[in-house]
Amino acid sequence: MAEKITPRAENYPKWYLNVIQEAGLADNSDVRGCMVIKPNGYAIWENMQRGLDRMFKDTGHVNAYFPLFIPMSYLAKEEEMAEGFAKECAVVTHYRLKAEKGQPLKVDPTAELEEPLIVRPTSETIIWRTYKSWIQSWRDLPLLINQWANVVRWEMRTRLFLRTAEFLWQEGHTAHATAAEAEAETLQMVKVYAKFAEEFMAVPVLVGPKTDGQKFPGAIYTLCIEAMMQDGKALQAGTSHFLGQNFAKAFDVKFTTADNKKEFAWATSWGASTRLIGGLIMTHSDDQGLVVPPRLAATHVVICPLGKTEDERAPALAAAKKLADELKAFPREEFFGYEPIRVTIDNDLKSSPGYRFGLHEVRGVPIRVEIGPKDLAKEIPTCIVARRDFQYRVEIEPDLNHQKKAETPLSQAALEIAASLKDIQRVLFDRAKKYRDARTVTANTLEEFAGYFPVKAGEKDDEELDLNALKFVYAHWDGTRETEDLVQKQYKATIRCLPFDGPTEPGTCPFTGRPSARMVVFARAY
RNA sequence: CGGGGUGUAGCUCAGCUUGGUAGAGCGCUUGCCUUGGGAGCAAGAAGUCGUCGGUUCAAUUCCGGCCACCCCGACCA
Repeated sequence: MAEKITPRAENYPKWYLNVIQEAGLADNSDVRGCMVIKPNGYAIWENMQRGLDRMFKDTGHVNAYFPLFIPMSYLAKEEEMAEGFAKECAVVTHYRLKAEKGQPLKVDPTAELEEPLIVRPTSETIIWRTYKSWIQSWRDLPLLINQWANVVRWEMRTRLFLRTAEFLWQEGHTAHATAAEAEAETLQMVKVYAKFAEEFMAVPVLVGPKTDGQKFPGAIYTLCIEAMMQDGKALQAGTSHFLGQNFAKAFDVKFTTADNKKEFAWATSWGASTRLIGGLIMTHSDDQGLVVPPRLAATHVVICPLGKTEDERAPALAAAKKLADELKAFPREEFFGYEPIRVTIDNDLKSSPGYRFGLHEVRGVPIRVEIGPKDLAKEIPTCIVARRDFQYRVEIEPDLNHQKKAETPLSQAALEIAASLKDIQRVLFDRAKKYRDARTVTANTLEEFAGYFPVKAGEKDDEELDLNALKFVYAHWDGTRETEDLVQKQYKATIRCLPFDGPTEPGTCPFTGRPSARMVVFARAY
C-alpha cells in the first residue's frame, strides 16, 4: 500500500495537510491564503451548519443577511474594533475596470469610490448601523439574529481551515434591553457551542472567559470554547462576546424603555467558523487518514460489492442496493438530524478491493460494508462491517484489532449499522476526552511550569517537538496583562481561558509571587 | 514587514556545475489480465522549462531585474 500520509509522530503539521489532501477536503487555491473547499469537506461544513442552525433556532434566533461590503467609516466608529482589524482589512477602492482591445485589463482610475469599502472582517458595525433603524422601543428587544456568511481577514500566514484569508462562518448579533439579559445570552451561546462541539463533533472542550488580553476587540469580555488537538496544542473553536453598550453608543442605538426613558441597547455577538473542520481533523484523525464522527460525516456508510465476474457481481450489487435501501428507510431520529442515513454504494468493481477500502478509509467514512460471493454463498447470507474508528492494522493498535471487522447476517445488518454509528460517536468522544484529560496537568511552581513548555533554542517552531510534549497546564496567574505577555514571550504559551469548571481556589502566581485569584489554563495555541 | 528557500508534464521532483531545445515516478487514456487490504504487463497523451531583459551562432542551463509561491519570525478565528 502506498503510504501517502506522513505519520503524526513524524511531522504533525505535514500529517494535517496530508489528511486534508488525501481525504479530498480542500485545496489551496491560486488566490493567496484562500482555499477551495471540496465536496467532501463542504459536506462536513453543511452538516455543521445544520446542527448549529437547529440549535440557534431552538434558542429563539432567526437568520438574516447583511452586506459583504462595509463603508470604511463604520469601522472607525468603534475604536477598539478599528484598531483590532485595521491591519487585516481587504479594501475596495474602485468600481470599474478598463478593458481596451489589445491593452491589459486595468483598474479604471476614473472610477474611484468616494469612500472605500472594506470587505467585512466581522459584521458588528454594519449590523449595528442597521439596528439603529430597527430598534426604537423595548418591545423591539431582544433582537436575536444570526447570519451565515463569509468574511475576510488578510492574515500574513495561513493554514487550510485553521486560518485562511477568507473563511465561512456564522455570526450571531443580538440586542437586549438589559445588561443581565445580554450576559445571559452570551453565556447561553457559548454553551450552545460547547454542546455542539461535544455532541456533534465529539470534541471535549473547556468553557470559560478569555483574559482581557485575549478578548475580542470591542468586547467587554469574551467567552470561548477551547479544544486540545492531538499534538497537545489548544484550538479556540468558538467565541461568544458580551459587547456591553459599546456598539449601541458607536451607532447611537437607543430604545424607549417601558417607563419612557431612552437607553442604549446591550449587545452580544458570537461566531464559529470553518476552523471547526480543522479542529475536527486534528482531534480524531489518524495515520490512515480522516476520521469523522458520524453526526458530521459526509457519508455514513459505504457499501462495497465485490466480485470477479459479472455472475458474482450482479448478486453482490443487488444485495448492496437492498441494504442501502433498508438503511435509507430507517426511522428518522434526532441523532441523524431527522434525516436519512447517508449511504453510498461503491460501484467501482474494477478496482482492487484493497484500493477501494483504502480510499474510503482515508476519506473517513465511519462504516464500510463488504458484500461478496463468499458472504452470499452462505446458508444465512452475511456481510462484513468494518468500523473506521478501529484500526485494522494489528501493529498499530493490537488490542483493538479483533474488532476491526465483524461478520453480520445481512438481515440484521441495517439495525447493527445504525447502532454502530451511535457507538462510534460515543467512542470518539470518550477517546478524545481521555486523551485530553491525560495531558492536562497542574504546575505549582515556576520550575514545573517551565518543564511543561520547553523552548529549545534554535528549534524550528514546534515541528521538532515530540508529539507528546505539550499539555494543558493549570497554573496560578496574578491577573495582569504584563505577566501574561511575559509568559507568552518566554514559553510561547498563552492563557486559553479561565474554565468555569476548573479549580477556583486562590494561590500565588509562580511568575511574580503576587497573589492569584484562581488557576487558569495555559497552552500553546493554534 | 524582517530572515531563508523554490519556480521544469495534472502532482512530486531530477536535469543546469561543464550551454546544443527535456526526463523519472505517481496520476491520466486504451487494451489484456486481476479482485475479501492500496496488483501486473503493454501501448499512448501530456511541458512557449515563472516572467522580462542581457551574454552567445545557440539559453531550461550563465548574468541581471521583476513576479509568484513556500518555510521561519512578528500578527491573528
